[in-house]
Amino acid sequence: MSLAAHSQNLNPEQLAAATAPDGPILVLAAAGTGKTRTLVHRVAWLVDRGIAPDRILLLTFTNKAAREMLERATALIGNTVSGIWGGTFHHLANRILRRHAPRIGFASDYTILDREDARGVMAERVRERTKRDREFPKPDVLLALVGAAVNSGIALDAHLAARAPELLVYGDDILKVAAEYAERKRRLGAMDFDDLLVFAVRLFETCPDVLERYQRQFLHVLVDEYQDTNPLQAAMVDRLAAGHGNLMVVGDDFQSIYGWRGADLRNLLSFPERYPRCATYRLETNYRSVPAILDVANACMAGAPEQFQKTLRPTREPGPKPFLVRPRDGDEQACYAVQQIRRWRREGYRYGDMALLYRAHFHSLELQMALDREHIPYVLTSGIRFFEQAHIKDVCSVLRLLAFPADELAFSRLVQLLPGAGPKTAQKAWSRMPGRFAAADPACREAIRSALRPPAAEAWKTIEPILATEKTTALAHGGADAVDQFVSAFYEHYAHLTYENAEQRLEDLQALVDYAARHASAEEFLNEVALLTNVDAEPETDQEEGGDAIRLSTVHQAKGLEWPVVLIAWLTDGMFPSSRSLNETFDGEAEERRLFYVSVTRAKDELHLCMPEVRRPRDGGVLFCSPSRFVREIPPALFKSVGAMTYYD
DNA sequence: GTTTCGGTTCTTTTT
DNA sequence: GAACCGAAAC
Repeated sequence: MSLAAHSQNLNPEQLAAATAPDGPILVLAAAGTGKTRTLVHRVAWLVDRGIAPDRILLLTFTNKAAREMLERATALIGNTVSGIWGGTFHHLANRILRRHAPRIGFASDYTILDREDARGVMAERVRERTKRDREFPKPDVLLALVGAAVNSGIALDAHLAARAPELLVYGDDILKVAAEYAERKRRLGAMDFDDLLVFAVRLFETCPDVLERYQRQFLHVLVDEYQDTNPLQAAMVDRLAAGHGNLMVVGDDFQSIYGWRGADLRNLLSFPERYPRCATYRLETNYRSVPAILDVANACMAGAPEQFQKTLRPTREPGPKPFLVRPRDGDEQACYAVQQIRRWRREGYRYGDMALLYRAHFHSLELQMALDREHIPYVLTSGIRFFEQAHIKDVCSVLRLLAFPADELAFSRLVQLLPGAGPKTAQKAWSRMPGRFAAADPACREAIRSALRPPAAEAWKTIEPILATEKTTALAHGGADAVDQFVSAFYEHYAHLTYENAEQRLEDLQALVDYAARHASAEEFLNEVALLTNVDAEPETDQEEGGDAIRLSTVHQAKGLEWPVVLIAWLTDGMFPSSRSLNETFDGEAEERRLFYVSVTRAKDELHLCMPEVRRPRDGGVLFCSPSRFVREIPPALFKSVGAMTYYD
C-alpha cells in the first residue's frame, strides 16, 4: 500500500501520525478523531515498509481491541500482518514469563490468581488478626492497598502514609500481612495480576540478556490508551523500546479513567520530557458526534487543569442539542428510556444503535426491569465476568489440577464440592499428600480417601477416574473431554442440588466446553481464561448473529465504543460523580469529570442526560438528588430541557 | 470440631 | 445476588 493509498483514507492530521518517521511519537487523539484508524494505518504502514510482523508489538487495553485492530489491518493489506504481537500488558507479561520464569525463581507453570483467588489467599492471612481485633481492615481493603502501592511503584508504608493515614495504626500488622501474602503466593507458585507486571519488569531488570532479546525482537512498539497505563506498565514499555526508541504512544489525557487502578496521567503528560526527541501529533477533528454534543464535551473539560488542552472540532452537520431530563425517580427514568427507545425505532434506528450508560452496575436495575417488562432485547456487560462465576471456576479447577498438579487452590476448590467437605477437610487431605496431586500414585489416592468422611469419599469415587486419565489425553483439545466427563459424572448432579438455575449454568458449561475445544491444550486455555476481560468475553451481538439488542454498560466498559443514540442514567451528585470517589480517592472529582466527558463523547446523533429527582434506597426512605455538578457547570443554553411530562404509556 | 443454613447487609469503576 | 456472620445440625 502506497503513501498515496494511505492518504486517500486519512485526513492530514491522521496521515502525518500514521506515517511519522521512526523515533518516539506522542499522538494526542481526542475522542472520536479516528485514533484506531490511525493506529491501524500505522501498523499497515510499518509492514508495508518491510518490517516483519513479529517484530511489531501492539499493546492495547483489551484483547478484543488488539484483535479488532489486527483484523482491520488485515483488511487493509492482507494477512501479511499475522504474527504481530498484540494484546494487553498482562498478556505480554504472561507470555514472556512463561518462557523465562525460572530466571527469577518461579516455575514456568505458575498459576494465575484471579481476584477471588487472591482474596481467598489474603483472607487466610487476615483471619486470626480479625479475631484479635474486630476492626482490622478487611481482605478487600488490604488487597486494594497492596495493589495500589505495587502499581504505582511505591513502597507500601509510604503509600499508607500518603493515601490511607487512618489505617496507619495498623501499619505494622498491615506490612506483616502483606509480606505473608507474598510469601504464601510464592509457596503456591502463584502470581496475581499485579505480579505478572511486577515480575516481568523484575525479569528485565535482573536479566539484561532476556531484556535485550526482546528489545532486538521488537523494532516498533505501539501503545494504545496510554493515558491509562500505570507506572509499571510504562516502565515495561520504556525498557522494551530503550534501544531504538521507536515507541508510539496514543492517548487522550481527557479520557484517563483508571486512576483508581494505579493509572498515572503523568506517564502521558511527561512523555515529551522523558523522550526529548519525541514528535507530537494532535488529532482534534471529530467525525463521530454532531456539533451540539461536542459543545457539551468541550464545555465540560474547558476548566480542567490538564496540560494538553484540546478542542474537538466538528465535521458533522448540525443535530439536536443534548436533552436534559429530570424524571421523578428511577422508575420514571426507565419509562422515559423506553419511550425514547420506541421513538428511535420508529425513526429507523436498530436496537444495536442504542446504549444506556451509567456510573455503576447497580444503577441499571430499574432500566433492566423496564426492558424485561417491555420485552425489549438488551445485552449487559455484567459486573461478574463469565469466567469468574462459581460454576465455571468449579469446573476449571479440574483442568487446573490435571494441568498443574501442585495447584493447591484448585484441589481445595474441588474437594469442597464434595458433600460434607469444607475448608478443613480440603486442608487435611492436602497436608497428607506429597505437595502435589498424583492420581496414579496409590499412596496419594489413599491419603485423600483417608481425609474424607463417608459421603465425601463416596462422591470422590466418581471424580477420581477422570483425574486418573492419562494427562496428555485428558488435556488435549483444551481439556474439553475432561470437562465434559466431569460434568456428566459429577457436576450435573451437584448443580441441580446447589443452584436453582442449574439448567442455565449447565448451558454455560456446555459453552465452556465448546470454547475450550478451540484450544490446542488445556494449559493454553487456562492461561487465556485467567486473563480474559469482560469486554473480551462479551457475547456476539452483531447483525449476523441476529441478536439486535440495546447495550447497557458502565461508562468504563463503554470506553472506545460509540452509538448513534445514547442515554446516560443517574447523572446526579452522589451517583455520578460517585460520592465514594469524591470522598475516598485522591483527585476523585477530576477523574469523575473525565468519566463524564467519556460518556458524553460516546454519542453520535442524540444524547439524553437523565437526573432523577429522588432515589429510593432499600430501607424505604427517599433521598433527594441534585443534578450532577458536571451538568450544572455547563451553560444551560447548550441543552434542550425536557419539561414535566408523563412518561407512562 | 466441621459443615451447613438462615438471616442480614451492602452494593464503583477492572486487568 | 452474594458475601459475611452466627447458630443449629451433623
